[in-house]
Amino acid sequence: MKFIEIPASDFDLAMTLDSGQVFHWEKADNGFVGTIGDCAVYIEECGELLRASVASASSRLISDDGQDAHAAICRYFALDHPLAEICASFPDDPAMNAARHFCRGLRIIRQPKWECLATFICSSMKQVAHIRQISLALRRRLGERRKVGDHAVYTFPPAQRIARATENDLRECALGYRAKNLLATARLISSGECDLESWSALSDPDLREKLCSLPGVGAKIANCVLLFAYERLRAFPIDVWIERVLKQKYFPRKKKVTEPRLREFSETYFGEHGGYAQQYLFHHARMISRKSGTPRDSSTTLRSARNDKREDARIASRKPSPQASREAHLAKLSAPLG
DNA sequence: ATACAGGCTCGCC
DNA sequence: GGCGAGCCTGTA
Repeated sequence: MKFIEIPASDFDLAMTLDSGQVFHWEKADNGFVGTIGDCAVYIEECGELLRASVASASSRLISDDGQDAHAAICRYFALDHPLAEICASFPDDPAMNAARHFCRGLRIIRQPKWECLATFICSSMKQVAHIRQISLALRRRLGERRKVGDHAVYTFPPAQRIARATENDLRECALGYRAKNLLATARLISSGECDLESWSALSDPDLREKLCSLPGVGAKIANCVLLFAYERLRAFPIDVWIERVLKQKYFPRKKKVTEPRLREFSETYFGEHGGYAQQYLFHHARMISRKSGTPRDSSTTLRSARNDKREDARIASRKPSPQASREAHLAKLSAPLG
C-alpha cells in the first residue's frame, strides 16, 4: 500500500468512527478500512498524523501525488471544522462539560447524502451493531467490491441500484419492515422526482420538510441526515438516548416533559452547533452506560409494556412465532428454482 | 430465553 | 391532533 500522510490535530479517528454517526468502518491492521464515496480507504492515526491509502474504482491509487485523496480525506473527516471554537460555543453546564471533556477530538463527518439517508432509514428501532450488519449486507449484495491493500470493502449501492432491487432482496439484507421504505425512497431519488443534491440550497426547515416527505423518514432521521450529510451543525436529532440525557440532566424534577418542549429546548439552549453538542452528549452517555449497565427509566419501561401487548396480540391471533416464520423463510429460499 | 433496540405510519378517538 | 398499536430482526 502506498500511503499519504495528513496532519490532523484535534482529531480522534476511533472515537469519531464509533460515535454512531457512520456504520461501515471496520478495524483492520492498526486502523480502519471503509469507503469514502466510490473509493476504498485504509486509514490509521499516528499521534497528530493520519496515514491513509486510497484506491479508486480501478484499484489503483487516485493520483501519484495523492492530492485528490488528501482533499477527499480532509473533507470527509471534516478536518477543517474549527473544533476548539465549536466546543467553546457549547453551553457551560455539568453534563455538557463532562461530555466535552470525554469526547475530545470527536468530529461530525461529511457523509455522502444518499448513503447517509439510506443508512438512517435502516436504523429505526435498531441497535448500532445491527445497523452495521444491515449496512454491510446491502453493500455486499448490491454494492461494488473494492480492494485497498489486502482488504476488500464494498461501496454503498447508489439509489438507482437499490431502486432496481425487489423488496425481498432488501428483506434478505435483514431490513424487515424498513425494506419497503428504503425501496420507495430509492425510487423517488432514482426517478429524479427528488434530488438530494439540489436540496442543499434549502433552509434548514425546508430541507427537513423535504426529507420528512420521504417514506421511512421522520423528524429524528431527517435531523440525522441534516447533521451528518448536509453540514447543518445546528440540527439536533432526539433519539431515546438523548431524550434520557435531556430529561435527566436538564429537567430532573419534571415528571412529564412533552416532546415539543424538549424540541424547543434542544433547538435554543445548545446554540449554533447544537448538533455537535448532541453528538457529544450522545456518545458520552452511550460509553458511560456501556461500562455500568443500561440505565432504565420510565420511557424504557413504557416501551417494554407496549411490546408485551404486541406479543399478547400476536399469540391471540395465532400468528406464527418469529422462529417459525424464519424457518419458513429459509425453506422457501432453499426450494428448487423454477 | 425474552426484552429491547438511535422510529415511522396509520387508524382511532 | 394527540395517542397507541403494528411492523421485522438480532443482540445482550
